[in-house]
Amino acid sequence: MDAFSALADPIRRDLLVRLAAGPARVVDLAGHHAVSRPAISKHLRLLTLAGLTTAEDRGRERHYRLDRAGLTPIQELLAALAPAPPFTERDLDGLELEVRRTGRDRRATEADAAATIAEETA
Amino acid sequence: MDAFSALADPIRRDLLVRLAAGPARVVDLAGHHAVSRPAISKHLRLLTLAGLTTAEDRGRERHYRLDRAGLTPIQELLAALAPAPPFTERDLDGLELEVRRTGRDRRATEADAAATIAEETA
DNA sequence: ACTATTGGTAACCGATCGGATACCAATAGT
DNA sequence: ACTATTGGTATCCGATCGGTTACCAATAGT
Repeated sequence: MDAFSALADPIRRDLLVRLAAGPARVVDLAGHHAVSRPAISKHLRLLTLAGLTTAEDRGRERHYRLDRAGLTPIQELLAALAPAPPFTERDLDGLELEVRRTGRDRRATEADAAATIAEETA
Repeated sequence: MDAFSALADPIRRDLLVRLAAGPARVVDLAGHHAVSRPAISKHLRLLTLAGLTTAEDRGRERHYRLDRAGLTPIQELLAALAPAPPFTERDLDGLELEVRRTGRDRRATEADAAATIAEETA
């Protein structure tokens, strides 16, 4: 089972979103869905085969964890289909935060775009 | 049919990648696959229902085109599962190109991360 | 020791999927 | 007008999918 087919089911997508908040046991995950526990078990096994989750046995419990590395095939397809612009507004916001964190006192001319981005508002 | 299920089939993914290079007719797309032409037709109809492609009739031909807007559900899921860092190396590369394009003569100290990024190598 | 909890597996079922073949409609070329 | 090209639709088929119930193994709690 590949990652794409794994994402095709809405229950499996929901499981992944829940696991994004942290590891969880099967019963906890099953509690949020109308389907039976074995059905959730099957979904989790499938997600693990797809490389999207990992499982760790802790006593009688099994803790499932999101494995973000399994998402790369999807990210690669999106990159092939939706070529990203040089940088986005999001990137600029992130950059500004980073500069605010690492920056020191410096001056910038308004003619310089990069300096304007980096300028501290304080 | 939702976008996730649409991406679950490798032939459909290949069709989308080919359409990313520009619109194409059914026969052209079918020529690259071992399956029959009606099978390709079905895939294309499904992709259109999923909002991933659009079709335009031109005489007896039908031109299919990639509709990138249909990718947003997938992008949103990825964003929910793989929270992006403040900025990535990719962003820095893009930023550097942009600064090289708009930047003027300016000096930068090596203690300033943003300035280092923006520094022109020339 | 007994019991409850956790969770995987097996067997089965109906629905859906992906494919083929056969057929038809419409446009283009001669 | 005839013919070729393009492409959708219909019908059927086997395989897979997602779900259930029933069952079993193992650990934890008393």
